[in-house]
Amino acid sequence: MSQDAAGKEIAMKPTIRDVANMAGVSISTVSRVMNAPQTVVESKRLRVLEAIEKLKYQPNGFARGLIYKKSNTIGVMIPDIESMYYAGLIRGMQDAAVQLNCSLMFCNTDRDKDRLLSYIENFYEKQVDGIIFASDALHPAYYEKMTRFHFPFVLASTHSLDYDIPSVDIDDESAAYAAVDYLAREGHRQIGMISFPFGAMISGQPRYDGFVRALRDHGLEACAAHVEFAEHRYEHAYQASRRLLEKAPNLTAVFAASDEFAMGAITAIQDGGRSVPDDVSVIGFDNIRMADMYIPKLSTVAQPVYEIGIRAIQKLHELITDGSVKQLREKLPHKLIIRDSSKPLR
Amino acid sequence: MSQDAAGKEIAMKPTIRDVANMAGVSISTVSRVMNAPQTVVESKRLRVLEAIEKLKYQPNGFARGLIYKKSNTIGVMIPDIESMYYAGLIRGMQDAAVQLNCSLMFCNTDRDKDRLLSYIENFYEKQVDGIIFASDALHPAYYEKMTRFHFPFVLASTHSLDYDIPSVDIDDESAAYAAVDYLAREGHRQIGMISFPFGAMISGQPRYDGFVRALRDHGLEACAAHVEFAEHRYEHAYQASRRLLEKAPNLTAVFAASDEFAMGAITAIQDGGRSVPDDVSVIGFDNIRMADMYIPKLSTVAQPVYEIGIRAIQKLHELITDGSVKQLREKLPHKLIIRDSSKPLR
DNA sequence: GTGAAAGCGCTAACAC
DNA sequence: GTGTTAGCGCTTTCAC
Repeated sequence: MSQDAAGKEIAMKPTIRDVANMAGVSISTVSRVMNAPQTVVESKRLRVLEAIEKLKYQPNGFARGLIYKKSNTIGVMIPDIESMYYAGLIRGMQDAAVQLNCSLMFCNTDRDKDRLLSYIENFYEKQVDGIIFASDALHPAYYEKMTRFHFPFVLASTHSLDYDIPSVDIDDESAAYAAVDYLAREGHRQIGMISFPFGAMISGQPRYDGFVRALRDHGLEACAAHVEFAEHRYEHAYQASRRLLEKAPNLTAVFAASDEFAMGAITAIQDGGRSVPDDVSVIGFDNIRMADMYIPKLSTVAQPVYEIGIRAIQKLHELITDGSVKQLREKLPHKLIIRDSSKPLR
Repeated sequence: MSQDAAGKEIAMKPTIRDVANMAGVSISTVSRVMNAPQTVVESKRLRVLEAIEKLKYQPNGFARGLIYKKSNTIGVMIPDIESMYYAGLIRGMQDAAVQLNCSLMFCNTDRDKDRLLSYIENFYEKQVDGIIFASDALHPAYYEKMTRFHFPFVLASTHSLDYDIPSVDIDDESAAYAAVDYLAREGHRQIGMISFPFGAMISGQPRYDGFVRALRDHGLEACAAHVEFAEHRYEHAYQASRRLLEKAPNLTAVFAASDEFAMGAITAIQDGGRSVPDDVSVIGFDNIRMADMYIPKLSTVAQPVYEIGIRAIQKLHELITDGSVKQLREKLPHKLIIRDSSKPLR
């Protein structure tokens, strides 16, 4: 332990030198017991270990980072931490990170472009080993900055067709198809959709496309016009649903691009004096934890968010260590889950 | 930019030396441009700035950290990232961190003691400047480890009576009192509660105490027995509510220790064939974002989570820079919000 | 006003 | 096997 002139212990972090002094060895020996224990004779090794224990010594990450040029830290960009969708994703990432012995640094971008850009710089200075970019569309400015800094990065729950960036998500088009196909098979002929705006989210267009394809397969092309767009949140979805209901009052089913949208739709439908699922069926998307707690329990297209989180971290790790990934665009399976917010049309 | 023997640019991060070379000055001058610009003559300063721009140079955080012994990073322990309660808290912390120009590193402890303890070591090695400890009870082992590492830390949305640790939260006892007092004033005479277990959450006991005090003030002592305990999640609250309803079938009101518990209670009540709020009123706690999206919209005791997040970070910053805080245990105001899950008893 | 040089805590040659 | 030493990239005296 460092001491001041009077010999009193002062509150300073012990360094490798303190350990070496206490154990009566050189600093390299201390370094060796930490990095290559078998090369040190047992007697000394034990003394060093004891000193480490007594001093509560932990190596300084800065010094190590300077040498290894690695921080064992991954930066994660989250568009909106208050969206329940990301909770599961984060949990998966964290568990994978623990496994790989690295830490995660999160940034809530609030979907703000400048904020995101400035976070990239921050990550750079902090020397993160790589970045996970969750869910939003990959803006060219982001891409440009990431590559300029030579950041390894992967997209989680989104992907890019413009650039060859490793990504992990699901097949949105066929997932949406599954939901709408189910509705049509169960007899619904008047189906509407609350969609993401196409530009902002990469999943906006494909989910709409899946909707339209299912419509077409069932001879329901006319319904393709029954679409309203909402930004990311419940409130927007609620308003969009009111517009949709006004535009197409005979709807018996609504496909929502997210569970939060489904909740907005359900509220709007009930506020309009009709009931879910008796009058109108609603199917959401994502299967957030809340889907099962809502009343009515949400029918939805489940995304394996936890697994997406896991795979995204593993993929980034692969990219960092190998310099490349085996599978560029990875698609995980979705699953249609029917609960209480939808039912067959008699 | 670093170059190899053949003179080709190689993908390596530029260092201060590269900038100095390009600008034709010494590295100290470059350093000065970044840390004390006014001490450098304009002509050189401009050249340096230009080189920095051209090289996309960013100082290495490791090297800086080694010198300043500061990472400008704060570690945050979150018990359960999937609990919606924390989303608002995190958002507040993040916004405050941006303001103070520091980064946040989150750890989802999953309420696992060993995991938390190991994260503390990880934070130590990463040289975080301080730690925010969110919401759980402060276990002696945590306290011991934190102080042993000389970590400045503050408690967010929890507090400790055993130790003098800076904290930011609300007055749970009087917040709970407010909810139950309201219920009693509105004519309810059979009131029950779904409570946290007392040990795990610091807010378990005081919320129950507030419940009992309100009961007493209205001559309803008998209701104090109408309590069931649930762990942290919806499912547990659902089961606890079923037990409660069985034990006290005449209840006309239930006070839940969290909004998620309130949802569990509402589902249980409806599954039992009664309606909320017509037969039974339910008041939750927290005012998570979902409270307003639920059907029925939740009456609840609102916590200023965002502000708690903000203040917690500011307080930790104060502790780090000043070595002490002005106000040890800070209580922010709560607010009773009546929506659609409760109504006066006719 | 500016450059040379020491040193932050650590690892990895390199001697012995 | 173990100690000595040269950096990693940066800031900061200290001369000039």
